[in-house]
Order: sequence, then structure tokens, then C-alpha cells
Amino acid sequence: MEFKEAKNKFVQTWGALGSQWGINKTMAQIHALLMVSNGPISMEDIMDELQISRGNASMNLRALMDWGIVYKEYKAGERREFFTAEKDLDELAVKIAKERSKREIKPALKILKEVSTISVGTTLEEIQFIDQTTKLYDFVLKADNMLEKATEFKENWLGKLVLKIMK
Amino acid sequence: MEFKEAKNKFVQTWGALGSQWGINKTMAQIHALLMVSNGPISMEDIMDELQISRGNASMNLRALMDWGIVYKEYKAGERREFFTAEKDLDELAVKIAKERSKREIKPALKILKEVSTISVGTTLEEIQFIDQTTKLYDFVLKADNMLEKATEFKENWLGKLVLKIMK
DNA sequence: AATTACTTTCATTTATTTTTGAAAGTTCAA
DNA sequence: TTGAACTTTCAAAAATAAATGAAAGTAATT
Repeated sequence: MEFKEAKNKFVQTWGALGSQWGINKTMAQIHALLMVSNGPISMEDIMDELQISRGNASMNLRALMDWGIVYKEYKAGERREFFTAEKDLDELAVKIAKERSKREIKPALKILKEVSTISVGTTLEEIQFIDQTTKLYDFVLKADNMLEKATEFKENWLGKLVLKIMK
Repeated sequence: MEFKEAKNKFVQTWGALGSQWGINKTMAQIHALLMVSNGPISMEDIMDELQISRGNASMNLRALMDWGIVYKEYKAGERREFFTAEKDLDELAVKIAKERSKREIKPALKILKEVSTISVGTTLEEIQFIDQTTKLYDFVLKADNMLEKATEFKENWLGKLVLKIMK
């Protein structure tokens, strides 16, 4: 397998994987492309390499920047904007974890809190409901706290975590 | 908020959350419904409660069973099939983690291994590509191992993990 | 072996998500 | 202040994913 082929395979796979994770294909592909490129890349080049429209490129780059995992860069004497990805994998994981926590876990916790604190019921069905949603709330809260704590290590948190867990 | 309303809110929210995670809405809703119900439920009841077609119910129940987080049950003297969810949250998390690892992480690792082992290039671009994909491979492998180790604790693994991490 | 009570399958329809591309917006330079 | 070089927006189109429902399948009962 030669370079071009490998690069393409990586970008395509990352895109397919993204969709399974609720991230759109193009967004994942742009990210993949920036991850394995060595310098900043212009929008034109991204459009070209991935065969996508200007609008699509623009919107997904914006989304990646909102996640804080892609940065805009300016080159002296160039009017065009260039883009680079966060390449430090620990940093990348931390940012993704934080963003998902904010966007998904926190709202879920809010709802779980609400539904688990309805005035105590009397039927078996109601008791079971309150019990199960309360457990779910506690579990999700614990998981979220763990994630937060883990990523607070900042430097090489995954490595440290592995050590701890392995005893 | 009364019971019916709370239950509905929970089911709807879980469904919406599911889509964000690449799980289809109905599948997440059925799971939510079974999670907070106290006995086994028939397909008819699920169709009724969620206002979905027989085909939809059948296919998504099947998918949930493939994930190993919903079980079929038979009641004596009843021809119909009933369904229950895995309600132990530690067990649920372990199963989801294992399944996602198998379906998504393992294939990703395979590709990363492939693309990171192309014969060493000479251009800066090629060197950077090999370097970055190798790092990615190592990172994902480490994360996958951690997940595996963590879930091997089996009983109350999340709780134990939290303790460890908090020091 | 025919009927009944259910479940599964899958071609078609429907809903949702993503992409396009042209117009509007921005910014810099002359 | 005009125009060139570039980016963003968003309504419409295209692509994709999910849901329907009727027909086919299965298995217990008579």
C-alpha cells in the first residue's frame, strides 16, 4: 500500500466511523485529513481532496472549531484562511469528552433528576419507575464525574489511568 | 409532574439522546420503556405505548437482543413473547462497552495498523502521516485495553474506578 | 392438515439528515 | 468607495436512514 492509498483509506474509514458515533461523515473526514496533514490546509484544498462543496466545507469546519479541535490560522501575506487540527491526542480526547459531557450528559442528568423526583407513587409501577430512574441518575452522575476527574490529570491522563487500573 | 408524564418524558428524552449517539430513536425508546417497566412487556404493548408499527418493533427488539441488553421471556400458558431489559446498570454498561469495542474500535484498530505500517516514506508528508497514525493506533489501543480492564472488575466497576481515580 | 396466534421480513413510503451552490456577507487593498 | 478575494448562509435538492404494513414464516392447538 502506498501513501496516497493509505491516506485515502484512513480518511474514508474515519468518516464511516464518525457516522456510527453520531458525527457526520464530512466532519469526520475533514478532521481525519487535518490530523494526518503536516501543515495548515486551505479550504480550497479540503474541498478538492474530499470532493465536497464550498458550503459543506465551511459549515463543517465551523462545527469542528466549535468543538475546539480544529483551529484557524493565518499565513503572513495570504488572505486565505488555513486550518489545522489539534494533534495532541490527550488534548483531543479531553476536548471531546468535555464537549460531549456538556452537550449530552448534562441535559440527560437534568431530565433524570426531574423524572426521578415526582411525588412518591403508590403503585408497584410507580415505585419501580422512581427506583430505576434514581439509580440511573446516580450512575450517570458518577460516570460524568469520573470522566471529569480523569481528564483533569491533563497530561497523559489516559496513560496514568491505565497504570492505576492495572494496579 | 405525574407518573404518566414523567415516564413519557423519560422515554422521549432517551430516544432523542440515542440519535445523538448513533442509535436509532425507536431502539432507544423501546429500551427506555423496558428499563422503567417492572415486568416483562409484550410486543403489542410496546407498539401501543410508542405508537409504532409491528415491523419496527420487531426489528428494533431484535437489535436490542443482539446487543445483549434486552431478553425474550416466555410466560406459562401464553403463546406471546415478552421482553425485559437488563436493568443492572453495571452490567448494561459493560455490555454496551464490549459491543462497541467489538463493532467499532476493533475495526478501527485494524485499519490504523494497516495504514500506519506502509513502507517508510521519505517526504515530510509521509513521515508525518506514519507518525500520526502510529500515535493514533497506540492511543486507541490503550483506550480499548483500559475499557476492557475496567469492565473486568465486573461488580460495581464504575464505583471502584471512581474511588481509584479520586485517589 | 387446517386453523389460530403470533413473529419476521422486506419492498415501498416517509422522515431526517446532509450537501449543494448561488447569493449575501466580509475584509482588505488600491 | 470600489472591486477583488475570499467566507458564510440558507433554501432547495439529494442522499441516507428509519418506519410502515402486508405477505410470508413459524409453531402450537384442534
